Amino acid sequence: MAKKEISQAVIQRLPRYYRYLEDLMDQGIERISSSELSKRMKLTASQIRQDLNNFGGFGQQGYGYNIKNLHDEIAKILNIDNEHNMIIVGAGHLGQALANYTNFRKRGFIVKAIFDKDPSVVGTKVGEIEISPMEKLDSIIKENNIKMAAVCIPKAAAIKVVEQLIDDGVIGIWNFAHVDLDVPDNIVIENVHLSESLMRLSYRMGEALNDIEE
Amino acid sequence: MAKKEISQAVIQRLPRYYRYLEDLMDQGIERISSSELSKRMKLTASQIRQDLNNFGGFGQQGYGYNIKNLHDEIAKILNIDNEHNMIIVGAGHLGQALANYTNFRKRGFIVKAIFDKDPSVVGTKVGEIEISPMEKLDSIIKENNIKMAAVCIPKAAAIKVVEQLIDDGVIGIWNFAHVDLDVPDNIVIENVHLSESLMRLSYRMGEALNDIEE
DNA sequence: ATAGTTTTGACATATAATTAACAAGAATGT
DNA sequence: ACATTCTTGTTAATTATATGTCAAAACTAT
Repeated sequence: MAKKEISQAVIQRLPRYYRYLEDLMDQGIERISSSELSKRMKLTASQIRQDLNNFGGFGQQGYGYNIKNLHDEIAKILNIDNEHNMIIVGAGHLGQALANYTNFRKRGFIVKAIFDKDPSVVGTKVGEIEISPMEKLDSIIKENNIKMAAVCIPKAAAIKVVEQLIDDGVIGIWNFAHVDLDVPDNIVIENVHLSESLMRLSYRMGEALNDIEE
Repeated sequence: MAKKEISQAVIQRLPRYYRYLEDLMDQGIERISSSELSKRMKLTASQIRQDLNNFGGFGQQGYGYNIKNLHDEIAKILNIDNEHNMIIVGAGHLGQALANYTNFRKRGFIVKAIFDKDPSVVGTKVGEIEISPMEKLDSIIKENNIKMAAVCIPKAAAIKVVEQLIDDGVIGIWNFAHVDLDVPDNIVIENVHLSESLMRLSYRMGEALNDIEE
């Protein structure tokens, strides 16, 4: 079976569908049409139908989509229908923010360990998790079969640490360092470049102000 | 003069160009060709030239681009060639992480105040900044002519607070809450939906594993 | 000075993503 | 039971984005 290539644009939107479906479930709504969903999400109905049809025909003519069903299907597609152990490297404010993010646990992402190189914080606790020294990276990754790591350390350190993570068996990296990591093809990097996000905001604010002046 | 509409794809890439140019400057390199930059950034040279030409002809035939000059031009485009006062709403770990981010200050984003509704943290300090009570939002925004706010509070609270921010004169919102804010056309929202980013990582890790199995 | 090389900016082409259109299937109301 | 209304999944058309090409300009070496 030839697997159809899913476009980046679709992958980008998928988690947002999931979020909206979750909200609809919380509101106790059972079914929704692409047209109604399109109004809420500010997309076209056509785009929603086409996006979902990349993965299968989850809807029914004259009825729409069953919310619970579609929610579960998207969870499977996103690979969040089972639990993932993860680690966080860097126990600064950002690392701690991620560690305390209860929403992640709800989605099945379980933080097994947090690492920091600063001896003065090693041994202290973040929530229920004790901060481990960097020397234990290797053993903890292997013992817990960790495949995913959040990297919240400065860029120079990140480059080296990521090499080690990959050596130890990590295949997915959530990168908060301001650098584009160079990794083998089979390794997945998801970048969160906050300063780039802030610059985009700044750009668009400039545009908005120009529009008013003209 | 008819202003050319800049495509979203270009805006998305602009801060990344800026980051690479900054790195090149730090390395003491003076000039670069689109072809050389394309290798470093893993783009096509054609795309780089076309992107930059949206804003003007910054290069020179036979020479390439002057890094310092291009860096400064992009700073102007991104509206980061001057200082921006901003505030942070929510002094949880994420709010504190942003407040402590020295890189932001380097780019001209100056955190003037941090707000939290929890009376037990109001008055304590984050770095050099004292946490203010939510009641002071209005007065501090107006006194400091604040146009930009980072919102790091839960979604239910975020919806109401953002309304108030806009009333008080904020026009750009850096939104970390898991909700799509409904705002007037002249207000700019930049969303950072971390849990969606994590789900994309999860999806792509699933794909990567499938590829190996096949 | 001159010849050869480099490299841009513009334009033309190709690819990707979004929107529109509609036949066919399923629900609803009478 | 039947007609009407919805609403999907699919295909076609449109729009947006990315890539390829090349003449003209500027640099470099001699």
